[in-house]
Amino acid sequence: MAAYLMDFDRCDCGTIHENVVSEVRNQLPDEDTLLDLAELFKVFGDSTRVKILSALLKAEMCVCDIAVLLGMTKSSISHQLRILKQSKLVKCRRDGKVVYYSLADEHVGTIFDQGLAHVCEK
Amino acid sequence: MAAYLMDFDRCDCGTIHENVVSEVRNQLPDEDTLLDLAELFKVFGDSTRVKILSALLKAEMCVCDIAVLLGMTKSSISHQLRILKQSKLVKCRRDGKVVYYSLADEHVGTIFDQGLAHVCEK
DNA sequence: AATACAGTTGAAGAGTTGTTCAATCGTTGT
DNA sequence: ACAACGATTGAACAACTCTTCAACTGTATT
Repeated sequence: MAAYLMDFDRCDCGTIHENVVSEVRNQLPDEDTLLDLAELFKVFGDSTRVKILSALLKAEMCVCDIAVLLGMTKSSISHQLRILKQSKLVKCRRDGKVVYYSLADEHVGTIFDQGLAHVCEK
Repeated sequence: MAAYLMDFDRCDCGTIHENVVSEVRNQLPDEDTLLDLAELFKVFGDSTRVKILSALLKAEMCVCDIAVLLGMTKSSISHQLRILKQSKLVKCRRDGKVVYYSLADEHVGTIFDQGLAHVCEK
């Protein structure tokens, strides 16, 4: 049983619906998976990175192109690209002095579409 | 044209691939949409909120139940539920002293599934 | 070898965020 | 009216994050 499922120490109340809690407890993904999931969404949860991913959804681009497109410095773009790369959301290839970035995951489009569906409705 | 598309002030380089940049610029969603999208993913980008949403994906629950399930205080859960409610991801109903929370959006499941697909592969 | 340029990196500072704590609200039961 | 309890709220603090700045790497050109 995952650690957080036994951690009642910080809880300041008793269970009202025992059956519901134990039922949900059995169905939940393990904590590591949920932590990874939160980490992934945290990467999506920054406007600069969202813009970068939106751009790469359309075309492969180099750091300078992205910087011009978003009106930001190469440095800040590069920092964000590193984070996106660590999350395996983008990949890069070097051609001479220029480093081209592109999407590394086919799920990005789907996740964005679902997010947009939520944002745009009502 | 959106403001960020004209904001070259902070950019410290010239465009290398003008055609790519202008093409992508035309295809990008407007900035407000992308900001909303980032805000939405920011809500998903916290482990406590991910756990709460995962739980509510399985069953309607009250604040105490969630607090017991996650081993956290009612206060912290309540704070996070407020954020989830502001984002229209959860809704609540009061029955006497107890407030029951449930998912307000059918997209949550899809977004989670896609996120899990990314996290779990490789 | 020297310069130029695309890109990366680390440190620093301002801003943001999540939990804790204490006080309070709202409803129920006595 | 009062106590009990589930839930909410605001302030405060520690932890984290993003951009900036300066220095640096790697590649190509002269």
